[in-house]
Formats: sequence, C-alpha cells, structure tokens
Amino acid sequence: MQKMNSKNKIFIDKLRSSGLRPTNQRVEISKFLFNRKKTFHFTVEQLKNSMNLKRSKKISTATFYNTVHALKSAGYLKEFSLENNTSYYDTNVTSHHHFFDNGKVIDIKSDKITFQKLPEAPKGKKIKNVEVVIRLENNN
Amino acid sequence: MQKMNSKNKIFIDKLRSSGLRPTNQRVEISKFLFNRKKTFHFTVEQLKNSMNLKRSKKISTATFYNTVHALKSAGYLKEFSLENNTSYYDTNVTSHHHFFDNGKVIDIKSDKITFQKLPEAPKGKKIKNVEVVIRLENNN
DNA sequence: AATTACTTTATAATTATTCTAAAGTATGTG
DNA sequence: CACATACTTTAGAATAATTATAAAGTAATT
Repeated sequence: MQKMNSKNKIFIDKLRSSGLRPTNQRVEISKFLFNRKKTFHFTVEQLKNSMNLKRSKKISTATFYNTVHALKSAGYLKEFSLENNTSYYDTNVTSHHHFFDNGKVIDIKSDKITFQKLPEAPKGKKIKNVEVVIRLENNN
Repeated sequence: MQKMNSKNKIFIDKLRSSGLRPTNQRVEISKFLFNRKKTFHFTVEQLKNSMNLKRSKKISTATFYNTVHALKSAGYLKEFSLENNTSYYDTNVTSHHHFFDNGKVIDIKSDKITFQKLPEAPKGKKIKNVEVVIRLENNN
C-alpha cells in the first residue's frame, strides 16, 4: 500500500522503469540512493548497514541485492570493482573517471580527461565507453 | 632438493626476489607463468586447474594463492578486477590498457592511447599510474 | 472475494579467498 | 652430517560477498 505522493514520484519511476514494483522497501532504497545533492559510491553491505541502522524493521539483504541489481541493469547505477572482490556502485552514471587512492574512490569529471589517440574497436565491435583510473600514492 | 640448472634460473630468481624459497611447486608455477612468448591473463582458479590437470600430484590451492600474491607484491604480476568479484592477474606488468568485452580481456599497448589532458593529483598525492579500460559491445 | 503474480524474508548454498594447524622439507650450526 | 630452527605444503575449516530457495506476505487481476 504505497502512498503515491508526488514527492516520491521520481524514485518510484526509477523502480518501475527498472521492472520493479514500487514496494515500500524499494522506494526507501531508491530515495536513499537518489534523493541527494551529490552522487556517491557504495557497496551493498554499506548501503544495507547505513539504511538498517535507523530502522526498527530491517530490510533484508536479498532485497538490497535485488534492488541494486535491477537499478544497475536499468542504468541508474554504475558498477565498478576494486582489487578486493567487492562490487562498488556509483550513483553517478554519467561518463566519468576515477582516482583510486588505497581503496578510496574520487570522481573525476569527464571533461578533465581528453585523449589525443585512442585505438579502434576490434572488427564487429564498437566502443561502449572509455574509463580511466588514475591510481594515486603518497607524495614523499 | 631443487635441481638448480641454469634453465630455471630466471624463474627461480623471480621467486627469490619475491621473498620465496624456490621449492618445486613454486618453480613450476613460476615457469608456467613466465616461460612463454606472450603475456596472458588468469585467475588463480584457472591457473590451478590448468596446471593441476596435467599433474598426478596436485599443487594445493593455498600454494597457488601464496605464490601468486608474492609474485604480485614483488611486481611480477599485475592484478585487476572485472565486475565479477574475482581477481585477475596479468603477466604483462608494463603499463598498458585493456579492452573489456563481456568478461574477455584484450591488451592494448601503452602507446595506442595518449592523453591531451589529465587532471593533477590531489595535494600530497602523486600519480602512480593511469589505466584505461575501453568497454566493447557488439556492433549492430 | 478468489486467483494469480510478484515480494520479502530467513536461511541455505555457492564462490573466491584466507586461515590454521599438522606434517613435510630445507637450512644453519656446530 | 645430526639436530634445532625456520619455512612450506597441504587439507580442511573459516570468512566474506553474493546468489538461490522456498515459505509466507502483499499486491494486482478477474
């Protein structure tokens, strides 16, 4: 019994267009992810912990995974990986790049990197996107 | 009791300089990884399967993980991740880039990509390396 | 209101990886 | 070259992230 006020419409729409019924749990997840000024990065575990901390009735792990996957497949989240066997998600789905600094991730706006030369895609393929990772280390 | 012929010296040296005694198992892993014309990509599971297939006495999982980690820490292997929570290793440790095509990885020589513009590292940090991933999709 | 379809949940299963502890092998010292 | 010490290997247990399962709940359709 979702109270379908216009305030939530945008979050509900993301769910619907991801093929998900806008249940209470899902709407809360969608709001938590997208109802903010700045984009951010998270793991499912982090998302679950920060949302469930404030809740008396916890949302289950499976619901977090299902919802995040559907949102990702629909293009509302972008997945990336570091070298620790964990999936990270980014609410910034526009093409952009990253600094990786010992497990910390910092966005780089797309226009901060431009190419002089790029290879062509192999035959029968085309380029979906180009992502740059700049690994940092301490300056000493 | 390693038979220390000059044929294996290069593989043994990689182990030694990774802080590992050149035991039989390790020398075989080192040879399997580095005794080839072309560099290649692998997961520990793939490495284990392909090496153990031909062996009567199997090398244990832990030995594969230990050896790969030491070689990686010493800089003889490069680690990278796809979106499937598995670590991949690359015997090509020179700076280079990748095509990712549905889980398949293809090397791109470093000189095939050049930059017109790159951001500066945040204060107190410096750039360790820059890696580009070009994601491919089918052309239709 | 009844039927059908989709969700949530707790829990089990799976996968990749790391840990542990016992048994094996090598190295160093005298 | 014997013995003590140190490092290795191994099988199996433990852990972490994720996915699968199946029962109970909720929503949508007739």
